[in-house]
Amino acid sequence: MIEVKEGVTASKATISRLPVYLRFLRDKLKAGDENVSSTLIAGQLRLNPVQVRKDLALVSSASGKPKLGFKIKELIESIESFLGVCNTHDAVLCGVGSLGVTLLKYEGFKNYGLNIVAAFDTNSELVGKKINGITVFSYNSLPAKVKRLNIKVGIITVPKEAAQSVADGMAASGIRAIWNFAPTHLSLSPDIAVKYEDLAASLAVLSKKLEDKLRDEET
Amino acid sequence: MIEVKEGVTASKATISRLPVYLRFLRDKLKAGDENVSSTLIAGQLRLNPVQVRKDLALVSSASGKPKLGFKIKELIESIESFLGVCNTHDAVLCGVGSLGVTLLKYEGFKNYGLNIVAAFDTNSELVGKKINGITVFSYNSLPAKVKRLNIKVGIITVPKEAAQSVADGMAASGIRAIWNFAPTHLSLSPDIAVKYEDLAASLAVLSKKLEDKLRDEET
DNA sequence: TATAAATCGATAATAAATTATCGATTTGCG
DNA sequence: CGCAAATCGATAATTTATTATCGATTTATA
Repeated sequence: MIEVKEGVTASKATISRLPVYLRFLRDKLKAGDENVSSTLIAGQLRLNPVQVRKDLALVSSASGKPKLGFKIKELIESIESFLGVCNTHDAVLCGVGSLGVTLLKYEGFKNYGLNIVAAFDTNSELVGKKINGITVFSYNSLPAKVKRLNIKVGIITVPKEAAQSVADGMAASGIRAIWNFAPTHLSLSPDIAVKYEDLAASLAVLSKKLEDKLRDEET
Repeated sequence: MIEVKEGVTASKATISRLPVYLRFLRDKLKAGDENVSSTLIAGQLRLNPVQVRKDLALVSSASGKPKLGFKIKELIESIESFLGVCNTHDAVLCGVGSLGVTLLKYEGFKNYGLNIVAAFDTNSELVGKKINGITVFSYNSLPAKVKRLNIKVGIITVPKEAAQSVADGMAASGIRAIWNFAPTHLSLSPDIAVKYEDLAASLAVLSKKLEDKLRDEET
């Protein structure tokens, strides 16, 4: 539950649907369309039209016209503004392994307001290298750098054994939001926002869905 | 909503918490503990104790003893059995780029019942290579291989432009569950289970949490 | 210009998920 | 041994999320 304005709140579920709408709308716009209806969005994205309208109404004052739908441009602007794509956050990444490199190379973050400005690793062989224009620094220099640049977002891609200590270090340096890709839980003060990126959990959901499909088939 | 047995269902939310419990319990067991209470789990994982008990009750017949809690071993066995860690699924991965390689190298899947048996790519320079023991085949050979091995799970790590066509190919070859890491939506028959791994959506949730923290601070 | 089809927005109904409450039970300790 | 503390399991209450309904509105078309 996240407060939008005076008592209005957006659920986590809504917020995670917004980037999906955004991507869809950008595609539609690129394809030359100008308008889009909630029915259409819902159909393509396998959602309920009412839900789509509710989500959109929450973040946008753009009103749809019957028979036509919404202006795509207006919706895009509203969602972007809501998601804060404009007010970008700088971030640091810690752990330049396979996954870390993948994230450093991923260009898509910029479209959603994240800008990775530095990477850190304990492996001295990596220090000084540049990946996709982002320099790898010694892990020791993390606190100083984070403080100096006043960075609020940290990405953890170290092995799980090291994750807690990295997280503590980040927190102590002033970081307020952590995106944790290490498969482990972190104990942190409630002041710190944490988002776990848990492949095992996703996989579990997919597996269960699959089991369902296969079971249904038998009957 | 996923059916467990005669009318009993486990929500998606519950299912995605199970791997988290599992990891936590394995850690506790390794640390030498024998029992654990719902209160303890909830405290560490920042959940509600009642919720923990409900989740556990759903997948386990192990009953907890007041003052002591549950036997860790029993819980682990129950969750593993529920998640089907035993009945492993074979899977193929398509798209041996940076992310694809990262996933191929990730050992953790085995702990959750996923076994990647082959990778595919259109880049002929990659074909024939082995990554973490998994051979990369030509994309053209995907249908034949999937059919022959009767594989039901596909992982998509190709660029978004190619994702739909890969998904169609997978579906046509008999794959029933797709784990999509490409940042795009897929149009597929409802027979196919799809799980989107959407970094933008995760990021959106984290960003919003952060905004909240920072805003609260000002007041 | 009248009419039909599509869609909106608002509200109501339903369904699902989370959290609170409470009596019963077990353990550990004085 | 008896009592206090902790925890369970079950049920109830609450909150949250999703879906259905319906009158009003707008556009396209005959």
